[in-house]
Amino acid sequence: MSTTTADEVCCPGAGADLLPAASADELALVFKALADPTRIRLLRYLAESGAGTACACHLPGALGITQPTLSFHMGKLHDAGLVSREKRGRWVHWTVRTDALRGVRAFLDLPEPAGECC
Amino acid sequence: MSTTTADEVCCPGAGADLLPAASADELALVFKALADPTRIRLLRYLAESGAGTACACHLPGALGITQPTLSFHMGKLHDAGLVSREKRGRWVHWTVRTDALRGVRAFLDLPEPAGECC
DNA sequence: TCCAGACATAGACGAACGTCGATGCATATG
DNA sequence: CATATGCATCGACGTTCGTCTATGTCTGGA
Repeated sequence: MSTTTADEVCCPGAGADLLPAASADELALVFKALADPTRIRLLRYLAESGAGTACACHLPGALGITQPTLSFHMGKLHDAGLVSREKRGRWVHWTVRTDALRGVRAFLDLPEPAGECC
Repeated sequence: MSTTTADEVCCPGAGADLLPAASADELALVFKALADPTRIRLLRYLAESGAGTACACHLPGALGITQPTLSFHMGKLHDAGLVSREKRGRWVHWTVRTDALRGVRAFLDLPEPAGECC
C-alpha cells in the first residue's frame, strides 16, 4: 500500500535511500551517550585536562552529584567507547578516545542542500 | 570538603574548568534529538534529498513505523531546531537546518591530548 | 594484619521515552 | 457541500534513564 497517489503527487526528488538500520543503531548509541548534560561536562573536562586524562576524584562535588552517579555516567561513556579506563593504584584515570567520535562527526557533515526540490 | 587529600595526591594537572551547565544543557538537547536510530535515518534521508527538503509521505512504510510515530519523531527534530516545517497544500515539507549542527560539531572537535598528565 | 579510602554494584523510585490505536483538524477534490 | 486524505494530538502501555542510599570489593598505608 505504499505506492499510492502520494508518490507521484508530492516531491518526487525525495527518493533518497535510507541509512541501514545497523548503522543508525551504531550512531544512536554514541549520541545516546552524549545526550546528557553531566556526561557532556565530564567529556569536556577530560578533554581539557592534560593528555585528555584525569582522575575523577573531585568531580562529584563540582558537578553536584554523588559518587555512584558519577560512576554510572563514566560507565555509560565507557560503554560507548568514548573514554578508556586505567586503574592506577587506588584511583581510576580516564582518557578521552577522540577517535570514537569520528563516526558521529562524519554523520554530522550532512551534504549541503543542492538543487531544487519541486 | 572539596580540597581534601585527593587534590594533592592524584593527577594535579586535571584542574580544568567545567563547561557551564547552561551550555551543557543546550548541547544535550540536540544530542538527545539525535539519540534515536529512527531520527538519525530521517535526518539523513532529508539531507540526501534534493535541497535537503522532502515530504515524509512514504517514510512510515519504509521505516516500519506508523504515521503518528513519524509525526512524533519529526516533532522532536523540529523542537531541537534540526529541521524546519513548511506546509504546502495538503503535505508538510521538511528541510534540514544544517546550521543547527554547528554547536554540536564544535563540541565534538575536542582538543587533542597534549602534554603529560602525571 | 587491619583500617581507610576509591570505585563498582544492587535495589528502588520517579520521570522521560518510543510506540501504538483512536480521534480531531485542516485542506484539496468530486 | 460532502468526502477523502495528510498530519497533529490524545491517552495508554511497557521500557529505559538518572538519581539516590546502602553495600560490596579491592588497594595502599599504618
